[in-house]
Amino acid sequence: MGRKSLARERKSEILDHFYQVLAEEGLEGASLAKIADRMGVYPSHIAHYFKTKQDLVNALVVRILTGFVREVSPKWRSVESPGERLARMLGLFFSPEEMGLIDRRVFYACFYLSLSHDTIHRNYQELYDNLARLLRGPVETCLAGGKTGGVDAGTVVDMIIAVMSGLVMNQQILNDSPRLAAAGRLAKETVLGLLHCAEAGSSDRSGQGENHD
Amino acid sequence: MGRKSLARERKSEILDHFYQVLAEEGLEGASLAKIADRMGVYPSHIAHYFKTKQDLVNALVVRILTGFVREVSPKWRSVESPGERLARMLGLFFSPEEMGLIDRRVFYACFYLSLSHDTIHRNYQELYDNLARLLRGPVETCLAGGKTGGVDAGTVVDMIIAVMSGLVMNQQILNDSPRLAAAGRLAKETVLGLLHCAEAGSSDRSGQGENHD
Amino acid sequence: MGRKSLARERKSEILDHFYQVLAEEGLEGASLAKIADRMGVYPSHIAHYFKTKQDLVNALVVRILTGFVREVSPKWRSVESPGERLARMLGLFFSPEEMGLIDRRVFYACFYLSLSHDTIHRNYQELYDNLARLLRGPVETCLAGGKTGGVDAGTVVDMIIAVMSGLVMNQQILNDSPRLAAAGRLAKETVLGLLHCAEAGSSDRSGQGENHD
Amino acid sequence: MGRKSLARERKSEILDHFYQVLAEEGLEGASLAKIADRMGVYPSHIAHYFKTKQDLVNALVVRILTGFVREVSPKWRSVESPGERLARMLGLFFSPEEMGLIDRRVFYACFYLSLSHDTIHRNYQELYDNLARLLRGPVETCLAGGKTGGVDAGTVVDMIIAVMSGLVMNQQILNDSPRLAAAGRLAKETVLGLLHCAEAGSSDRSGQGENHD
DNA sequence: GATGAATGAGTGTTCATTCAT
DNA sequence: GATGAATGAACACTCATTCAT
Repeated sequence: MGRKSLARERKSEILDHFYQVLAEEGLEGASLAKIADRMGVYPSHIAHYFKTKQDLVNALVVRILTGFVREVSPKWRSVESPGERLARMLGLFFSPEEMGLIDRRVFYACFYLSLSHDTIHRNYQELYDNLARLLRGPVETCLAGGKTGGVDAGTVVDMIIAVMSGLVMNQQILNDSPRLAAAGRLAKETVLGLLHCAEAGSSDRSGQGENHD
Repeated sequence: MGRKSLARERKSEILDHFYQVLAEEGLEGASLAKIADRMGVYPSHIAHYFKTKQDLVNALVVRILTGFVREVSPKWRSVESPGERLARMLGLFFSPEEMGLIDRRVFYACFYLSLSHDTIHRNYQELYDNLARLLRGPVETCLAGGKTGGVDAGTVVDMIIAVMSGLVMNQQILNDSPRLAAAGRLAKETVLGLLHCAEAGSSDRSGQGENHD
Repeated sequence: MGRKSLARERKSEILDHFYQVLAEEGLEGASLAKIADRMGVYPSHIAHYFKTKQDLVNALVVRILTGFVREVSPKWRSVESPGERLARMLGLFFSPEEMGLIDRRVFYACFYLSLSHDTIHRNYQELYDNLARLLRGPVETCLAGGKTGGVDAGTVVDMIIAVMSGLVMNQQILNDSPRLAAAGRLAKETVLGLLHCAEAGSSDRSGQGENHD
Repeated sequence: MGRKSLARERKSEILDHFYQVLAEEGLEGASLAKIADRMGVYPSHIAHYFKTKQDLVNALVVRILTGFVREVSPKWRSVESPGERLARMLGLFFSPEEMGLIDRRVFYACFYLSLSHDTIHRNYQELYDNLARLLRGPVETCLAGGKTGGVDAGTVVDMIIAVMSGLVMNQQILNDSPRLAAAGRLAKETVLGLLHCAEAGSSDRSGQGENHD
């Protein structure tokens, strides 16, 4: 009774190619025609699955942002201690290279589009919220255990995410990984120090070594 | 000089309108035709002064980035003490609202273009270098005066700029000024604390008040 | 018969929706996709019942034109006297509002298509012939009874249909029903007078009242 | 100072070709690409002179409708006597062949578009008003001279225009010129008779001859 | 019988640019 | 210096249709 629906697979294929074109040719070059060309189909094929280009873009944004969280989350799941877990998270978030899960062209293209398109904007807000949620637990635990007074966990989390965002962005500008990796490590130590976590409790705040015993 | 200044004026007019269109309609909408329309001239008028659209974009990038540094620099010139000066700078850099000198749409449009265009990329690198140069002096002085060991001034500067970039970017995502202002204040206190500067020397690191004592 | 009637029903449903789309969106908007959309089916569903779009259009033309004659015919069936019957017919035909049985957008869309498509053209010819046939009897009787010489019944009929067509068309242009209703009444009186029919035999040819004593 | 404006001529050329394509290929076939093709230019050439296709259509409607009045008006200018003038006008208006100044495909395409587009609709209203104005004078004079009572000049004019419109439309359907010419002549005699004009005062209302002495 | 994938041509429009005046 | 005509390609999108399931 009717033909089997290939929609899910076809949509995925299209998004794959869209991602690729966007990464290689940028926003201006990511036309439906180009995507179709790569796939060896007609533009109308894409229209069959995504009614408008905006739909296609929206779908891509959802895919990369949820994909990002999905891929990054399990990386510290094994760590039990909140302090160590936070250290692991910051080591990841503050390391621009490890943040390269999404192609920069694609990520910033979508981010740029979020300035104009509410739907996309909300996806970025969700990403932010998801990251904040991941961080909040460990941060709160650390704060509770320490003698620090008056520091709000949410504010710390916001600061952490700001550092993460900024490091990635500056990595694009500077294109100097070791230098930004150093800044990332310093930021990690500083934040952990602020929270008086065990790992950062060492009096020597060299900030230059990933594992400074 | 009559001739030359006329061309300069015309170019400036064109850039003004380009900025405006870019701010209002985004990258996709910022066509030569639209700019020309607003000016009440033909696209060829623009071509007369900027051979290609790329030239026009390059000129805009130069204008906004150098303009940014020019406008932001004098704001702490009156402050003599390095510690206070640094505090002033961070108060400014870490306050997303004060960073709104350039329209976000324009700034991120240009930033996005820097991913593909070397000339623009170099302009952003220069901006980075300029900001780093402004920060380096005070940071070095503070570090020298303090008992902190092993912290590299350049790394601190990179971290500061990362925080700044991230706060602005997240302000776009969150659209919650008080929240990010708090994160900015916390970041400022933390950085100053790291450098053992006078202002941040207070034992109470509340981080919630611009002037907390 | 189960099968057949099912196909007939489906065809009818499709034609219903086609009519509706044509009325609301005009010729340009009446695409198979739009019709299918409204029905909640795929365009291929329509193709299943009407091999080509032209077939669909042809079917619609047949439906509306035969439907028109079917609906309009019984309206004077009860009237016996040829003179009165003719008066009744003209009262109907020359009243643009009563002629609104077919949506104007649909009627003129089909009429326009008749300029290019022979099949449709023939349907309009048939409509014309049907109307002429309906009028011919009463007109001939009236002519025979009067003392008028040299007036051909067929020519009178053609003239009547011309007036009818023109009134409907001008109703679209003027959009002023009372005014055209007046013109219709005058035309009716004039035609009846020409034929020396009883009803119009009054010396006072005011032409302004439906029933002027 | 700048290039000479060829706008007027170019626009006219474009409209010429548009008219031609519309006449030959109908509404569906009258695409900008086809027009451009015939002219040996790019579609963008047309866009340079008519911002949208609607503009182009509007311009064509204005051109054909005003052109129609302009061409038809002088045909009775030499006739002084109101009765004869009216006779001449009706002889023209009620002769479908003489009304063929505008290609039927073009005329009815535009008429059809008037159902949806207000601007075009207004142009048809203007055409109607212009025709009504031309007829009103002679009709009023005839009415004043005759002993007819209670007939409104405006209503007569509306009726005349209805007959004219209907004859043209039916000519399209019947495609039988002599037959409709006869209906036209009968209508002419009838109308003139209604007005008790001199020419139609003859007792013999044969209605079959243009000049029945 | 009915669904849905896929085609291939076509739409109006906009683009950056070049050329002629 | 400035205007405006003209180019040629590209854009997102819609179309009627066919084919496979």
